[in-house]
Amino acid sequence: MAQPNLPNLTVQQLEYLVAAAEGPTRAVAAASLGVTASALSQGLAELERRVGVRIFERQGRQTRLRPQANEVLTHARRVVAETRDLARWAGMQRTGQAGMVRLGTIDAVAVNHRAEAIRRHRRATPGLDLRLTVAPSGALLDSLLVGDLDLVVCVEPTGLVDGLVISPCLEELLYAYAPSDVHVGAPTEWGPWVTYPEGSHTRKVIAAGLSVLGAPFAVIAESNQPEVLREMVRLGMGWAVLPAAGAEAGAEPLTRARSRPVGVRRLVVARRADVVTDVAVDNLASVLLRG
Amino acid sequence: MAQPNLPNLTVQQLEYLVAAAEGPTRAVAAASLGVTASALSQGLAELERRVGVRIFERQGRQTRLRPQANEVLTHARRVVAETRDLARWAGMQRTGQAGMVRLGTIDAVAVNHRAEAIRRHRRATPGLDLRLTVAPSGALLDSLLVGDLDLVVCVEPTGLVDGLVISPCLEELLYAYAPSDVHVGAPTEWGPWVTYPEGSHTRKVIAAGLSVLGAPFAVIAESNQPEVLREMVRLGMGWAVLPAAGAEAGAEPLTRARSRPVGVRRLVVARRADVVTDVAVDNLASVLLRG
DNA sequence: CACTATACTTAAGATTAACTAAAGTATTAG
DNA sequence: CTAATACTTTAGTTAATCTTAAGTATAGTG
Repeated sequence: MAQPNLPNLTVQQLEYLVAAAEGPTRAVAAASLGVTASALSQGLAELERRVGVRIFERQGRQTRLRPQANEVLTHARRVVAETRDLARWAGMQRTGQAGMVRLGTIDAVAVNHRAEAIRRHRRATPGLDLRLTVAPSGALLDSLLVGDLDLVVCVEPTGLVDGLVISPCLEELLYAYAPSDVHVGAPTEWGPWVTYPEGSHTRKVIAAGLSVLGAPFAVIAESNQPEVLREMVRLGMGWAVLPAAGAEAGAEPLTRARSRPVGVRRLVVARRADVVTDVAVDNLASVLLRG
Repeated sequence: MAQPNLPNLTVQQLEYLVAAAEGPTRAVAAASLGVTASALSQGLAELERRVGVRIFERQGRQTRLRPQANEVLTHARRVVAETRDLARWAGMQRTGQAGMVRLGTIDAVAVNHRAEAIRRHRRATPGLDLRLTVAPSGALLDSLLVGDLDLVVCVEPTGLVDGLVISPCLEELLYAYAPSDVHVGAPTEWGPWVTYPEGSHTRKVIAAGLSVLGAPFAVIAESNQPEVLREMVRLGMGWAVLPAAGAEAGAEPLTRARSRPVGVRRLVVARRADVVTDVAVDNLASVLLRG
């Protein structure tokens, strides 16, 4: 489309021009750039040739800028400044202080286990655009695979997921909680249950744990939110198996029906395998793994 | 020396990046630049190396821009546009006064309001290479910002556009037109409508005007060309709100459904703010403002 | 009027960058 | 599976840029 061949000016040539305009003599300008006067002279001659307009003129034994040079000089200053900005941005990008990370976690991680770590990391890297999505584990892993998220903390998926790198992060003990007015008998008498919806990773862990204890698993209500499940137990709707952090927080914590846990929920940090290493993501991942 | 040596980017490398971002594939981009795909590939690899940030990634057999590339791409577009300005200035400097102006207008301006003014100006300055692009307002402003156009006459954008200088040019009254066989009742009975596509500046003006009148705005067909909309009304497909100049021209002019206008479309002359003053553009701009 | 320091420029040779053409590597489409 | 597509890599050539060293012109000094 637009074919009027542009002059192939280099940032270096523009730097030469800026330095030559600022220094009292070219020798000084050359020294401040760390090149020889000869290099500066040749570089400026080439710049003038490419722009195609006489920019310099001899006055005595000095070479001075002609009035026409002001347009070129303005252009040079602008491009040099813009390139400096770009270089600074690139430096921050390399060290992970800038950029964007789309983090997804289950609610227990964002609300309890890593809330403080995320807040600290956000304060420590103000240039970082950190976006947090809270959703169930399955949805998070789907988004990660599709590329809508960069980093996920969720319940360990059953079996290997192709294309993901998964690192163990922490383990949550799951306890059974009964409504306050109910007698806790043998596990065979437990229930009915309020729990996570069909398809939830945590529900699989709960079902397996209850099965080992010989407890029936009759589900009468479902929710993805542990706070909602906790309230259902408090209202006497049924029993629940929940991570202690969620069940025993707030003004009226639930009390465990049994001191030993029903199961263990293993939380992991996941990221795409094929993706180019991004320092910002690496940094956040290590913060989340450390706690 | 507080100088963290700047990357020696060349205008050519930045042009490569812009072309690569705009072309569907690198092969196409390379051809549009008149170089081989290999040259483009090597040039972009060198650019990436100098910036020091990964900006490309393979996706299937294509190489795509990573999100990080946007910063670099913005920089590239800006520097390329600035260099184009500089080159044009240099050309005028060399040739004395002749130059090139790339004018963009919406169709009503080129066809009706300023057709004669443009013809006169072309005759008056035979040395001027005046290029006219007719397109919708949004596309014109995009081209202007990118540097593909020097001067634009379009519908006034909503809100300030950064980097542009905008001067009011003229106002067009927009009237409602009904198919000839339709009874014109109260505005609440008007429609359905044929109008400009979603996103069009003019459409926003029309929608606001109809809303004030209490007329429903059910759209059954769209076109960017007022002639096409006029023909649709003539064929009885629906109602339209159009500038009088477009609707009431030709052999069979439409007649207004209501003598008072539905809205006002304000046309403006726009140009980039950062550009070096170009006498040729200045002259044309004042011709267009005067009429 | 030399004599010399200053301020650049030009020349020569080495290094580096950038191009084309051709071969290589995945990936997708039939 | 084969062919086509989309890039990248390699090899070899040409162009640009650097340094050192020599050249030119000017200004100040005795």
